[in-house]
Amino acid sequence: MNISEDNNRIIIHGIKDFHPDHTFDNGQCFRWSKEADGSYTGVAFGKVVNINYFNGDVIINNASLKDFDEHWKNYLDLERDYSVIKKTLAKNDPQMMKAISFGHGMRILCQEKWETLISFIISQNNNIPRIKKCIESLCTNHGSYIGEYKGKIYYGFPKMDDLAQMDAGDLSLCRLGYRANYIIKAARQVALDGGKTLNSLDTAAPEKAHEYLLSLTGVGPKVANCIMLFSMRKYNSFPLDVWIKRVMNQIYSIDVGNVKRMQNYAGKHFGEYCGIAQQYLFFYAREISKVSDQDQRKA
DNA sequence: TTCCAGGTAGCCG
DNA sequence: CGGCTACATGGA
Repeated sequence: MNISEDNNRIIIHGIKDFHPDHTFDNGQCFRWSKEADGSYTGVAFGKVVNINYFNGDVIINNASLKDFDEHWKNYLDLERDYSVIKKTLAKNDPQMMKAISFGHGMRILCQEKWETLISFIISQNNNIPRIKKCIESLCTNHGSYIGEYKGKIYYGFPKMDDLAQMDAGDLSLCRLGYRANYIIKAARQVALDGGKTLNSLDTAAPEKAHEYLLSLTGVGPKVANCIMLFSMRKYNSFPLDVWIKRVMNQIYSIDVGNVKRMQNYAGKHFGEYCGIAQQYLFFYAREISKVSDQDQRKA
C-alpha cells in the first residue's frame, strides 16, 4: 500500500473501487456528513476525520499515519479487492450488474461494534434521516467532547457503562421513541461482562454471533445481520429490510412475505459475499426511488 | 388524516 | 414454532 503523510493528512495512492457517496451515504453508517467539496466528515474511535477521493487517491484529513494503521485502514476496508467480488456477483445477473455500476465505489465499513449495535436498534421501523438525527442527539447529549474541527464541535458515541446506568427518561431529549427502553436494556445486558462477549464476536462463528445478538433486547434477525455485516466482517449476513424485500420480490420474483426463501436464495445465488450484494442492491433501490420521487414532484 | 420508515417484543393459537 | 399487533416519532 502506497501511503504518504503530510500536515496531519494521509494519502493512500492507487485505490480503486472507492467513492465517498457510495460508502458513507448508503445506510450502513449514520455519523458521516457531506461537505460542499464532496468529502465526508465523521467520527469514529473518538476521532474526527474528513475523507475524500480524487484520481485514485483516498485522502484522510486530520489523521496521523498511526491512526491510519490502527483504525482507518481496517475501518474503510481498503485492503480488499472489490473488483473480484463485483465480477463474481454480477456474473449472470444483469440487475446486479446495474446495481454494482450504480454504487461501484462502495466499501463495507468495519465499524465499532457497540456503536453499530445501538445505532441499528434505533434504525428499526425508522427512516435514515431521522435515525441520523437520533444518533446525533444521543452523542451531543450523552457522548464525551472530542473537539472542534472546521468550526463544528464533535462528540463521541456514548459509552456502554454510561447508558447502562441510565433509564429511558434520561434519553428523552433524543426522541428515540419506544426504542429508548430497548437501548437501555441492551446496554445493561452487554455491560454485564464489560462488553467482552460483544467485542469477541468478530472471531466467533456467525451462528454464535447471531445467537448472542438475538439475545439482546431490541435486536431481531434483521438488526443482528446489520451488526454482523457492518462491524464484524461477516459478509455472508444478509439483512432483509423493507427495501431489500421489495427488491427480492421485483427482481427475483419471490413472494413478499417469504422471508425464509429470500434468505435461502441470497445464500445460494450470491454466495459468501451475499451481504455485500445486499448493500449494492440497497443503495441502488434507494437511489432509484429518489429519482422517481423527484419525477413525481415535477408531475 | 393516514401512511411510511434499514423491525421487534409480547402474546395467542 | 408461525402469525398478529402495538409501538414513538416526524416527514410527506
